[in-house]
Amino acid sequence: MDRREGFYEESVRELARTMPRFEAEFADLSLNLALTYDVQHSFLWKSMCRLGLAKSSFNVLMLLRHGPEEGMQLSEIGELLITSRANVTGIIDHLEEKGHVKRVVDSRDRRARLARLTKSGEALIEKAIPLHSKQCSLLMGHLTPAERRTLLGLLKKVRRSPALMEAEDPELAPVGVNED
Amino acid sequence: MDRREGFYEESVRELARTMPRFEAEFADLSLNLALTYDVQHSFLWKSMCRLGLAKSSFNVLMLLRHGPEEGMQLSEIGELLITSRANVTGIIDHLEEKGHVKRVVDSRDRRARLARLTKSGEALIEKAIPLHSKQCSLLMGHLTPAERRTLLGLLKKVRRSPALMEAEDPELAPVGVNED
DNA sequence: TATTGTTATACTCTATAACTATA
DNA sequence: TATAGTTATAGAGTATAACAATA
Repeated sequence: MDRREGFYEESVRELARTMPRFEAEFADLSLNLALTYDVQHSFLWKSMCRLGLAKSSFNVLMLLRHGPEEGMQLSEIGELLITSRANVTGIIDHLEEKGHVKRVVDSRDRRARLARLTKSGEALIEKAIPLHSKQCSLLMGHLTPAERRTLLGLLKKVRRSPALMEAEDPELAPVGVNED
Repeated sequence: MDRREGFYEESVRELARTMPRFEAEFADLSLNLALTYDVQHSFLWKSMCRLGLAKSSFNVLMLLRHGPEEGMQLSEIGELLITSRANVTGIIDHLEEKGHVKRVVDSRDRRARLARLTKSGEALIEKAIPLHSKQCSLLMGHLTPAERRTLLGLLKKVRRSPALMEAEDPELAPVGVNED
């Protein structure tokens, strides 16, 4: 199916044989996480493109759908998408051009703008969600319920890695780069 | 830790309550795969940037290190990275400017060029691999050996989804987009 | 005619610095 | 002064079409 699979895994095995400090098991796991994400990503977003929705546009519409009626501040959207205010401006520009959101001044803080769904945006996201949901089911449906629960739990556990906790502590230097 | 986590999961739960056709369990699993990948991606590549290596550059150097002594055709590199020949040209340009690879004409097919590691490229990838390996261990080291085996197996199983097999068959239309 | 690589182009995503208007 | 948003810019990643050299 995917030529990468065999080539990469052989490469990892070769490294394990020839490089004493190389810990193959962890690299293999990390590689497989990336490959699996990549495969899911291509599969899920191909269909969204047909609705004219890029990933970030979909994500913003999802945020606004779930968020308060009056809209959400652009800075808050940035926090939830983990991207800068500067980039949120561009994403919202794009959605506004297409008529899916509008900017309104926040009455409680006149520095801020609220991004709010328009009727068109609401209609689009209501159409996109079932499609996205169906694609997720297609992709994961061959796992047993027990396997799905296990996978979910393990993915969450990876995110609770102590290494990530330390990295987020601003007092500490980024992990693993103090050896160059 | 990550504000997205709570917001997104609440959003998925709300969808499950209000949208009859929405299958929350699959969407949640898919969301968690994406979040976990994103977290790993940031963690792993931040340190590679310190070596002046972007992801695709690292990947190409890894391919060339494992590939045949004389180098690899650019089209083959494209296949293994799942990107177009046009984009491989740019990646190799970049690595060649930095002196890490060189292009040589393929003696067996004069249309083709082989990308080959230079001494500088070899030295760089030998330095990058232990760093990458160490970061992977840091990220995944808190999983038990059994958990790591289970996660690896489940990630592979996701990639063997019947939906992906069908999607790769050129005879069939892309899955799930025939309902608009 | 088909394939390898290149050029050109465009859109997405990410990242940073400088600027404005409000607070 | 600090924050919200904007503008400008730059690089990475992805995608497509047109073209030259070679098979």
